[in-house]
This record gives sequence, structure tokens and C-alpha cells, in this order.
Amino acid sequence: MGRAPCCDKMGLKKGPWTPQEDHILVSFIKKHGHENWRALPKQAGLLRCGKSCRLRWINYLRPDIKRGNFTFEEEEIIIQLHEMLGNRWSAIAAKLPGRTDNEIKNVWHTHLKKRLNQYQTNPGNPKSKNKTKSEPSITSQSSDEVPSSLSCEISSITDTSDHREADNIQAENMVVSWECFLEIDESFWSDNPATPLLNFEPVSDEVGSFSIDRQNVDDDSMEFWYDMLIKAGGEGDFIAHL
DNA sequence: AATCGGCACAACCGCCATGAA
DNA sequence: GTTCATGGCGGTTGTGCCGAT
Repeated sequence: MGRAPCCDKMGLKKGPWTPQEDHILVSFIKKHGHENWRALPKQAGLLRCGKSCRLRWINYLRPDIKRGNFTFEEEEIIIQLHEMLGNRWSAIAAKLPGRTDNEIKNVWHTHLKKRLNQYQTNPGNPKSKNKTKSEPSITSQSSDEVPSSLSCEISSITDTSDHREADNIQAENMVVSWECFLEIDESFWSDNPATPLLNFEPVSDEVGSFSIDRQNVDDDSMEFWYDMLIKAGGEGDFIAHL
């Protein structure tokens, strides 16, 4: 009921698009727009179904498509949005101008899922990612010493939640408390191998605190946990107080 | 040089939502 | 209210490329 017949049943072409077909499609859309995808291939003289034309245009031929590799910032945005939105690729794509849901889906399955697994299964290891200006950083006020205590300052809020805070508690151990409206699945805490290092005190899925014993946690793990906090809550810089 | 396996990505498939008739 | 056409979305597949053996 209501479903259009499949392309091959109508004797239409499938498979990779040729440059000639691309040219025909682009020229037609530039001239006439794409008000009716189903009628378009017939009017343009293409032996393709409307669905195929639409996909080709949206994922490849649109003039505002950004070609080339994803930047590190884009990948980080995808990871964060995926945590919030799940596999809603079109919603994620809407936040990344010039990128398509298909492209994001591909990059997720080929790169980012793996990277995320590495973070979670190996939090103590140095991350392979490159540092960028916009990333949170751990800084020590004395250049070559390991900080003995840390405070976390949340300087801004990046999502639409209108109420979120993270407080500083400066002590021997780092203690971070947060309050946000992102759902944090219970399994997140139990599945994470570094959890035993934490003194985790949940009040609810959304509110709680954890402390990290600096004696048992190296800098890379500290950074990992700070990243996790960023993903759950906000953004800012770690500042070490020696 | 040939083969194999993994990766990357374009394209397809099937389902759902929506709106018009 | 029902049926149908269409667009949109997420999952999956097909295929070419490239490095390892």
C-alpha cells in the first residue's frame, strides 16, 4: 500500500552514477528545481527512480556540500551529538553545515565508534587524538610538575539545557559535581573500567558527584575523565593548583 | 605478481510520517 | 476515515582501493 514500485521492477537503472547522469541531474535541478522527485527523472530524461535522484543530489551533488575529510572538531561534535541524540543522523547532520547524514553515518561506523571504544576500554592510555585550541586542556601552573590537585571550571554551556552547573572543589583529590539534563545511563558507570578509581555518588541519573583520588590516577586518566565530564556537561579548562 | 582482508564510501532497501485525494 | 503518493530516515550492502602477506 502506498509504496512506489522498486526501480528494477520498472526497468530503471541502479548502481553508481555516471558523470553524464550527474550533469543531467544538476542541470535540470538548476533550471527547474526539485519540487517533485518522482516526476523529475522522467522530465530530466534520466533512467533513474526519483528516490535515487534525490539521494544523489542530497548526498553528492548539492552545491553546498563540504567535500573532504572531517576535521577533528567536526568528529568531536559528532561524538558529542551522538551521545545526546543517538543514531539520529539527520539531526546530527543539521548541526554540521555541508555534511550529510549519510556521510556522518559512514564516518561514525568507520572511525568514531572505534575511537570511542578505545577511550572507554583504555582510559589510562594516552589518546591518539591531536590537541586543538578549542579542546579542554589540563594545564599545570608550574610547567613540569604533576598537579597535586585540580579544579574544574565550567565556563559555558553548549547545548540547549537551560540549567546546568559544575562546581569546583579544590582539595587533595579532585571532586567534581554536576547537574545537567542529559541522561547518563547507569551502565555508563558500571561498564567503564576506570570506575573503581572513582568515588561515585549519584543522586540521580542527572545529578551527582564523583571524586578522583590523584594518587591512583595518572594524568591521562584524569584527562579521560575530564573529557567524559565535558561530554556529560559542559566545557572549560582544567586548571592545576599546586 | 597474485591473493586476501579490511576499510571507506556511495548507493540501495525497507519502513515510517505526512499530506492530498 | 481510508487509501495512496511522496519524501525522509536509518540500516545495510556492494564495490573499489590499498596495504599486508
